[in-house]
Amino acid sequence: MGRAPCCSKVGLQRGPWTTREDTLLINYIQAHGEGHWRSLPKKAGLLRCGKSCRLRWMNYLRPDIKRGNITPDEDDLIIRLHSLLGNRWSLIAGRLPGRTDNEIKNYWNSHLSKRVKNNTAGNKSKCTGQSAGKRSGVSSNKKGKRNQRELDSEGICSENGETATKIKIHLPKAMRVSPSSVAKKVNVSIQSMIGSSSRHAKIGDNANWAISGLKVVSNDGEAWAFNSEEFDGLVYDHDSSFPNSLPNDIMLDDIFEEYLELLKPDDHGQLDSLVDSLIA
DNA sequence: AAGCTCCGCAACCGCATGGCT
DNA sequence: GAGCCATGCGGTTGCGGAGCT
Repeated sequence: MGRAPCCSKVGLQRGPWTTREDTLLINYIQAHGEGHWRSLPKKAGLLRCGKSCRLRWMNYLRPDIKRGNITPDEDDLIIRLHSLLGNRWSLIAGRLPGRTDNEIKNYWNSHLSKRVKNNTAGNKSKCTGQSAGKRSGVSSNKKGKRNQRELDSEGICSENGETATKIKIHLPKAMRVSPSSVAKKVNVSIQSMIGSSSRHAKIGDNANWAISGLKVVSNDGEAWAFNSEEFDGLVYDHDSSFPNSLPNDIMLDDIFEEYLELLKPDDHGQLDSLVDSLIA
């Protein structure tokens, strides 16, 4: 049943990585670069599956990873982006320089979800005049493991105490996008565009892409337009080397504003109908 | 001090997707 | 178009440490 494992488990090391394994992986990647994960362990002398190597590198060993506590600004941005994007950890991570999707996911599950939930409960009682009651506790199953699905159906309250329905974006699952695929397919979704902001997106080597409305523009001016007149005001610039190259003067608030821009109330109808038509 | 529970986080797993042949 | 491979994503697991009794 199910799919065969990505790699044979026979003779492979599992569990926590040792410093020796880390060193081998770092040295190999420094010498040969990322990629070819399947063959990498053998070449690097590691008894790990490629997937494990990739994960270790992406989530822990990459030099650009920012270690340490999540700052209040980051914290705030995560909450707000999550309210817009849901559990699209890679998208959220793509907007937090040096942070990984795994880290953000863990942080959300262990810290923010509780806070958001408590705020919701607190504000709800304020909004409706009812006691937070049963909602005040964070539900948790054995060993504190929470069912992810419990965490995703919250409303949020505005500061003035009104209950605001959480902005839901009904988009297809995140997908990788490349210039060629965008060019080839008119059936490109808004999510593809947003997805291209992810550090995981394959934009092409040394290319800077900008999305203006439904228009993809490369450095050299090459562009594909998709009904862009319907999306005036939706401007999204992307630097493929993001997040490393993210200028320091870009405030996290600006990042959030970018997303809000994508969700202007006036555009909702158009967005929804467009997305529906694209998915159909 | 010992045992227990809770929590955080690294790692694993299955599935989705794109690219190539 | 089908089949395979490589990679990416999100959900889940389980270890180890901290805190509590």
